[in-house]
Amino acid sequence: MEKYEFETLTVRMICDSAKISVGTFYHYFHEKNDLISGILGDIDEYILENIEGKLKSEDELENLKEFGMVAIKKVTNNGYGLSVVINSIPLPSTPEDREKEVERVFLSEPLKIIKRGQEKGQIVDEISAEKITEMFIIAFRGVVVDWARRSGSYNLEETYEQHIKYFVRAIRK
Amino acid sequence: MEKYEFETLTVRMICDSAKISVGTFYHYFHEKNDLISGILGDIDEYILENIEGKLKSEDELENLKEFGMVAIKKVTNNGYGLSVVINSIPLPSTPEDREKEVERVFLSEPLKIIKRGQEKGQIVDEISAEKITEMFIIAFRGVVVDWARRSGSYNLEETYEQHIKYFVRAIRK
Amino acid sequence: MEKYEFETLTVRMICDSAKISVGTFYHYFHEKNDLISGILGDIDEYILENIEGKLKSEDELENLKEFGMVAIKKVTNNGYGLSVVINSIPLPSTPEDREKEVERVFLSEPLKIIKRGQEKGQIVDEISAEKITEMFIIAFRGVVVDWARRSGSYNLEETYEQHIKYFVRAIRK
Amino acid sequence: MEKYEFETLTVRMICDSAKISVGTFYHYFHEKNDLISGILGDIDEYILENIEGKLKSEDELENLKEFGMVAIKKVTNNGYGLSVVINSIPLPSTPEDREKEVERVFLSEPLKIIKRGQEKGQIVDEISAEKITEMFIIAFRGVVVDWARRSGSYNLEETYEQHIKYFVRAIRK
DNA sequence: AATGAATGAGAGTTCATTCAT
DNA sequence: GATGAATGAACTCTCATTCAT
Repeated sequence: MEKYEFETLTVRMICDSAKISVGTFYHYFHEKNDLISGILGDIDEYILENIEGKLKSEDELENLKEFGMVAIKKVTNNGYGLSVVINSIPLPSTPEDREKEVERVFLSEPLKIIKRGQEKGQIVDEISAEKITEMFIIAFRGVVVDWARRSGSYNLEETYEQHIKYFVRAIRK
Repeated sequence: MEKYEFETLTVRMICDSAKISVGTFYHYFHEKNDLISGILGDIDEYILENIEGKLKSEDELENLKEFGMVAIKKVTNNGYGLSVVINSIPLPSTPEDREKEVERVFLSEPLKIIKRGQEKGQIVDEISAEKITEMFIIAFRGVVVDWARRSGSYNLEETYEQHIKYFVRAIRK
Repeated sequence: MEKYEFETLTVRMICDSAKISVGTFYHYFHEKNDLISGILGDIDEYILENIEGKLKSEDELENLKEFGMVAIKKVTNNGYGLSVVINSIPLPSTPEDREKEVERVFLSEPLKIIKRGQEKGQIVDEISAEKITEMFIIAFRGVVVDWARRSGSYNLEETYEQHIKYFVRAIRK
Repeated sequence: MEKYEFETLTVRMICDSAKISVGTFYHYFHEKNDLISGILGDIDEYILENIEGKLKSEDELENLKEFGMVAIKKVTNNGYGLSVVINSIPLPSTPEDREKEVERVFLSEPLKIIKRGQEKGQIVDEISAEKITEMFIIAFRGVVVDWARRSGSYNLEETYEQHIKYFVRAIRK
């Protein structure tokens, strides 16, 4: 899942790349979209495993930065094929669907960090922690999308590091 | 091109919506992707027309904000069908291709503003104006993509206003 | 649509046989099943055209026989490809769906004949005209299915003539 | 094999229902169609067991009716899954293949009854016993097919009883 | 003997594109 | 210039069949 152009990712491509047959794919995934939940789960798992014991700075903004870098590494490690998948996931547009989304580590974890940051007076609180989290996620995805659409032609980690640096600057109290 | 789901925008849909036949479409556009240059041109034209005489604040960051709001309005006015198209444009990944991209108003205009801002000492200069412009564009697109992927289920202008507000805060000297 | 084995009739087969492309098929039929209504319509039309002025015997059982022979001719003329289609039509199983089915010439016409036959005292009336019609149709289809499943290896008209002869004998008062 | 829709009966379905694995299925049956001979054998066995000592009416038409009812009961008992299988059996279309078919109890038994009926002068003899048997079988299958195609939505035994009643009336001398 | 993961041909369907009218 | 019927490659998904364990 590493070398595809930004465009429609087909089941056949996925299978060729993973060296399995179409039948096998459908043995494990009920339908193409099932890939997504598997991948989202992978990302969450990866994040959980890799932030364990890492986010212990007193400065919550440092922790947020750290969190972002861990997440971006998962994307980098898997080539931009992964980000194609991530970015083809239809996002929830109804309030109920959004509720479920929040359960994901990728969303709940930064929210926790930001809340703590507000409590400690490190992060602006004229705006809710939820809104800030949203902005954080959109910014994260914005960078990933750009990178994927440019066929992974630049260093994602470096670029994201710059973006997150200014993001943190924006919300520091 | 106004009310379609974020997903497949077919030539047939476009033609039906524009009340022309498929044949006519192909008489004017060599292929589907040709639509894009037309649309990009439209956006640039719209921006040029609408910022004329508007960006005269002494604070260049205000001008940048204004520029962003004008651009976002073009997207809003055209429904998310437009953003689908915008976001399906393959971005240049080679240096030469990037050169051409810069010529576009959508890129050259904010770059000018940011440069003036740096000259006036209003914007951070530890990082090049080009890099900041890049971040500005990625942030802009990030919001638009999110909005389109959620099928235009929230108010884009309001949301972008918030994002740009913090973006500006991030790069203010 | 003439030379296929009794087995699944594929869209591709239909198209090859009709010498049109798959795309063309889908230009005219929304989905594969749409073929069916077209074919049912054809049969009805054929029957209507061919019984006009023919069913004027005083003996309604003769008219019923005549009707059956006209219908079977439509099947014969089109080879057993047609009967494959006929027999792959899912039959209505709910009362409401059955209502609609009755509107078809293929069902309404024999019903009329049988009713007249009962009025004239030519046909048994210990059982409703509707039930008799049902038996008539099932018998008709039974013969066609058998013929199709034996790959059209015998003379359908002759065989049906025999069957209808005894059917008529069964319901004669 | 009891509760499936009229349409696709897959090997997987059969195996799940029989609580065996697909592998086991293919250990016993060379291919899916092999199921059929087993089932045909089952039907014959069932008929033989259930008509033993039953067909002793002096009126051979009564015996034919009885035979039909026994056979239809086998179908009813097994739900319409069975009839799907029955009706997907490719019928012999060459004379040699037909020879073999005749050996089956389902064919040979009614033939015997009808022959006796003709000898006793109870059944019409302007037409051969073989032809009458053929009509009997086609009529039997016709009802079963209709029932299966309507997803078993009515009482098969009752309906067949009516059909056989008139069939018998048709061939009575 | 028994399992079920793996296979891949082939099903229905979509859609960018062509071309005779 | 304008039309839309026609094309066919490519898509997602199904399922009879195989085979290592």
